[in-house]
Amino acid sequence: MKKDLDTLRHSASHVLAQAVQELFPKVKLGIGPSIENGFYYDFDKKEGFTPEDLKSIEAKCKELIKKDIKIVKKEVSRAEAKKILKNEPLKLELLEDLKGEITFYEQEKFIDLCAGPHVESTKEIKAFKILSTAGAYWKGDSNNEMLQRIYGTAFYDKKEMRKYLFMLEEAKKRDHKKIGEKLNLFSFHEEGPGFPFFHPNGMVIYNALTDYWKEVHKKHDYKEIKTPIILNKELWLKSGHWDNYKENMYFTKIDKKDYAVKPMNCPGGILVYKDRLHSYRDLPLKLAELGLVHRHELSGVLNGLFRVRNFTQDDAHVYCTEKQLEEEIIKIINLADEIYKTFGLTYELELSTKPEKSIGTQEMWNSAENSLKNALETLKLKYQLNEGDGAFYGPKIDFHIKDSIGRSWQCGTIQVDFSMPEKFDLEYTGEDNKKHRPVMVHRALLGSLERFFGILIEHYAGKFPLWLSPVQVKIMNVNDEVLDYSNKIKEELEKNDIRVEIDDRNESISKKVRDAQNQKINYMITIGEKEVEAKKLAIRTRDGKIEFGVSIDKFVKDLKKEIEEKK
RNA sequence: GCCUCGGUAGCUUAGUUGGUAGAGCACUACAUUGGUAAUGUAGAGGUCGUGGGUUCAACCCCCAUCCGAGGCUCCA
Repeated sequence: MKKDLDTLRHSASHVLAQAVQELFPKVKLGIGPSIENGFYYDFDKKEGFTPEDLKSIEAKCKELIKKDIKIVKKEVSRAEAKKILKNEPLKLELLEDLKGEITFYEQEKFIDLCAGPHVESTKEIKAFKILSTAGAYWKGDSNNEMLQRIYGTAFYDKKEMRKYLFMLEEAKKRDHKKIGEKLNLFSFHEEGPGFPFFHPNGMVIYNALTDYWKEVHKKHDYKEIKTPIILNKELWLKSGHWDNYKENMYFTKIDKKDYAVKPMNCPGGILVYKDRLHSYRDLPLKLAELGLVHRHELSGVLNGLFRVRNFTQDDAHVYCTEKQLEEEIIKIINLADEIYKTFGLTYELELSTKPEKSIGTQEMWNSAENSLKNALETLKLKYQLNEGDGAFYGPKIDFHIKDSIGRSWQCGTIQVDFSMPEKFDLEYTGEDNKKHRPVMVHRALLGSLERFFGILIEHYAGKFPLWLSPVQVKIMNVNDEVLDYSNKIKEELEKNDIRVEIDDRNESISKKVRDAQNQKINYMITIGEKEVEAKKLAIRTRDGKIEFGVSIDKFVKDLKKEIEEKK
């Protein structure tokens, strides 16, 4: 009988807790659930666990597993439960919130308040490993004390665990921070924590991304705008950011007056809309902006390009009538689909509806939610419904894309907004020659260019498709005799807008190939006497395929096709 | 911001009862002119994250601080 991993891992967390309490009797228990790829247990302990502690804990766990300890369920009264937990203050707190029947699971002297289920015996845990420690707030609230969390994983089968650990190793190899350094794409410096520096190679990719983005948006009838990074206090007061988002904003003074660095693009974009009178004939009006925003994120959350303090959002605001809303949503979803497909990324959709705290009438919400829902249904798309998870100003659709390691990232978002048009008194003149209020849709598809770049690095493991590659072709001369011809080939490729470099170092071909290979360059051209004589090329792909006697014209033609197709 | 761990050359790193640093890659020079993942030799490169303290003496011990990793929380 194959039981599910959640049950096994939950039991593994109990084994961990038993081991910790046997080794550290003073330690109090928090909670210990199973999670996606393993489990954790939170412990109330003043000092953290040292690496040595973890080793002895793991050894203890393995010992307990071998002992074949039966895990027994016990139903008890509330009074009994209190007695059992008299030395476990955190568990008592949990008991307070508990309704209905109270169950414990017992294994030897260890007993834990727990709803279950569990495996019958510790022996069923065939593979067990402690992975890491971390601090974690009690009940996830930063006002509470911090507990020591131990993460681990467990499997029914040793092979399965080996596979999982191998995957973790692979994930580490794809780490965009490491690849970014190796391929000389970007860097971070103490002089500006959380502010990325893009290097020439990184800029090639960044520019290829933005060029593509601009091209595809133009095709979909967006107009591009650019708004200032610094705007005055009054604007941010009006938009509500000054009151609601202050913690994350940077401020400055100009001529003794208060200004803020923009954390979002919308207020600036709205000023562009308001600068002219609009007719219903102008709608839908789609204003796009690759907008550089700054947000002060806590130092502990910064994480390479995934989480930075300044980034460029691929923002756009669609101003339209309520009637046009559904069709506009459909168009945005189609655009998102086109873009994600270009990168070979899959995605899942979530629809979030009216939260408890919200503005706007119920009618508006119903109409907006229906527009989003109808759009999804018209396109026959599967989605997850998150009731009450929308923004206070309107419902939204989120795109969660899957990266190479299976992690899910929220990239695209489509948000309907009733608030801003109201706050900024946006208008258009209708067919009836009366003023009407437009609906505003905020949308970003890549999310942030920086983070999307990071995701792409890991998605491709640094092996970028030709159209994104910083160096598309590396020319390698066998000896100095053929250097002139090699340079001619380089010029020829440059004439055709191919990003090409020549490796004319005094090194062996093997060495040059190895280096180019490590730089993950798409095509390597070796030039020796044979090539000079025949006026042909020897081409090696980064997958190790070699083709001799290729004409330059054919090579250029193939490259151009590959770039054009973005494969 | 909080918890745990870390920071030695551009990169990867060795360095224990405290006696002022060693390697590989990369870089430079010279030799070598070679055919698809590392040719050889030599050279240069370090105020051991930063600032204090203890000590005759600190990469090492103590304090503070900055930065990074993994989490918590947050989020594009």
